[in-house]
Amino acid sequence: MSDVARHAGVALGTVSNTMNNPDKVSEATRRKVQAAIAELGFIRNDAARSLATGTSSTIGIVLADLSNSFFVDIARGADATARQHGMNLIIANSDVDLAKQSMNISLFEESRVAGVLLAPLDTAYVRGSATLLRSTPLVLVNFAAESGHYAGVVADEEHGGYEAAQHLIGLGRTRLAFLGGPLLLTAVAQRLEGARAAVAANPGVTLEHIETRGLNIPHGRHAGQDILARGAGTFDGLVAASDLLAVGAIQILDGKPGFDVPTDLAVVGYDNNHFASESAIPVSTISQHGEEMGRVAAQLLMNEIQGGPTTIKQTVVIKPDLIPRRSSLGDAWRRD
Amino acid sequence: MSDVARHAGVALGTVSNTMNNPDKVSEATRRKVQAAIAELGFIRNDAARSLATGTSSTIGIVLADLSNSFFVDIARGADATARQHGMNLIIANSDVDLAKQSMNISLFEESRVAGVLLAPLDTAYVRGSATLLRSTPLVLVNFAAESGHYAGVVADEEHGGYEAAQHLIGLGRTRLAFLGGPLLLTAVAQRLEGARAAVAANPGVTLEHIETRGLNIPHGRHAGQDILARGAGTFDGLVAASDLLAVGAIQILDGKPGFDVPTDLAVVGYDNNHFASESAIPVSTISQHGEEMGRVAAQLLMNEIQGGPTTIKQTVVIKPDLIPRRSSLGDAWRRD
DNA sequence: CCTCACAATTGAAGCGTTTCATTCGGAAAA
DNA sequence: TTTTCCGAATGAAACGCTTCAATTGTGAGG
Repeated sequence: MSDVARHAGVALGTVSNTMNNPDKVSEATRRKVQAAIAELGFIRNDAARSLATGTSSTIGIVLADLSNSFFVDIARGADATARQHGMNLIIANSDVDLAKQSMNISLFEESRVAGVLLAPLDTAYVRGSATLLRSTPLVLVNFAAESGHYAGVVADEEHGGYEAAQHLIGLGRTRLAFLGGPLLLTAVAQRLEGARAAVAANPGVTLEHIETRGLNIPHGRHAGQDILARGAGTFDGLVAASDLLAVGAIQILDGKPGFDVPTDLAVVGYDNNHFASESAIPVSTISQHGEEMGRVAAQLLMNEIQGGPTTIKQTVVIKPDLIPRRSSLGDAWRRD
Repeated sequence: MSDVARHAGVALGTVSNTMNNPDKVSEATRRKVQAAIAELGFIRNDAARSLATGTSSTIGIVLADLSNSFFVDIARGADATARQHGMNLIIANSDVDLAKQSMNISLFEESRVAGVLLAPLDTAYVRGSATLLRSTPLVLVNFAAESGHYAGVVADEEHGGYEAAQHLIGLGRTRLAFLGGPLLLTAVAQRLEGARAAVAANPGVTLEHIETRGLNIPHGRHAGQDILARGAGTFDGLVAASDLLAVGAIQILDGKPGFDVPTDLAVVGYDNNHFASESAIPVSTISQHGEEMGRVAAQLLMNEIQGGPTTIKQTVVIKPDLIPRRSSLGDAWRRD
């Protein structure tokens, strides 16, 4: 920077001012300095900058799993509001690995980002440690902190489960199955709870829980085999705890006599993963609005960055919505 | 850090040494210092650190489109080798926006990352500016630099197109269509070229190019309508320039009389996007090995970081592979 | 008992910014 | 002419670390 100063014939502080407080510098000087900057190809050293100011205009987001489009949506939303506030977002992927998650968090902490967004694994990590970060503001996404330690944004899983079941019931289905597990995943348990609530509110409708060992396609196929073995007509509606489960089950069941989707068996998934609308039978699903969750989370983080540690740590709950598609509506469904 | 030093009863430099050159510090002192660090919850300030050293142990990757799983794979691979070298990877998403891409690059440059990986948009950006970065090492992924300005990793698109067509020909298909466009996307043009080469090598096989205006599902559906209009039997094999195109076309065509996939029409996509194996008719595809490309790119970057600017700027070409699935093999295909 | 060599430790200089008390210079007021 | 004022420009101090020349302490060798 002193090169620039010399080249423009001004003092060090003046160069700094033309970059950070342009109104404190006269028109003529500003131009000289900018010319010098351009000519020398000067690039400000962010390390020195944030060392001097003690702040940073970068926020970091730690994502549990980049290959899940839900998390990508969150990152997108966060990126949008961060940019609106003149801040930049950098992403770190934990790849469903607790150790990597910790590393990523300390990495951000060491690099003194202005704040951290954390979309964690559904495990004991957050629960366990009351304080993750000493002084860097932290907002949780898709995971509620205990007792207001951190601000956060969560989806109303129970409402989502309710909506899914209610949708099928509204279509006249009465023999429902809920596909999902393991139940120690709180999200799955809550979705099941919601589905049960919907069934309880509608006499004559039954719900059976078919527990799976995970939420991926193979688990869905496995469950599909079970349902197949139970015989045609056992169920006429299927609430899956993830789109992957739904797709797996559909792959096994659809086409088998008595298991046409959706004529014999209407299916609703969960998550609105990108491929849910792209599969050959587009899957009805519950959308978690990842982008909005990201946006809100980033906004909460901004508040905390500007407001200091006294800011109240609120948890925003976002209601998911049903997106009906062919797997439940059949030919009545029209693509937008 | 001086707090730590005082607390441990040692000098500033000693604290620094126990963190960076533990072998220069006696066992006893090291333990004292580490105790102090733990007790005070000290976190080293990376800004000061990299200001003092002039280096950084972080590399950045700028991705054209996070919602494309190919780019996510690249990030994964890069992350893996970066970690092996004790460096950390942070991701920035350009979201198919040239302005954001430039911002992200300068952001990394200002923060003095050790190096940058760039998986750019297929546009004039890289072509246009001979020098993107003044002094930060830069390696391109999925895009070749002109005349050795930058090291890079690219996929052999032509080979991929060849393999796709050859696969169909090997299955006895003779009336092929190539779905894809616009042709100003160099990747699409090269894939078409490869497919043509395969056809040329097999007398009696024909190939028609059906140009699309993009590579997404709706474009695939649109093309599917065209093919439908051409009548059953016009084509018996379809090479799509992307999995999305393939899926879109399949959604329109499969089930229509004379258009059963793969009996009447065998389909091969391109990219091995995650959903390609997850759709109801798993799509045969050409895999670009994104993870490997990311790994190799990161390795090239490491070489350049350690070797200085004199390192030769090689471009590594990675051959894509065919992954046959049901959309071409039919019932002969067995899931792994 | 004195030297020497060597490992452990020290502390000041320096990295490239921002910040802020000071200084400068010229126009308006007296 | 002298004084006052005020925007513009200055430059030294500080940010928290690494580095390295210098210092201290210790045991071996003479």
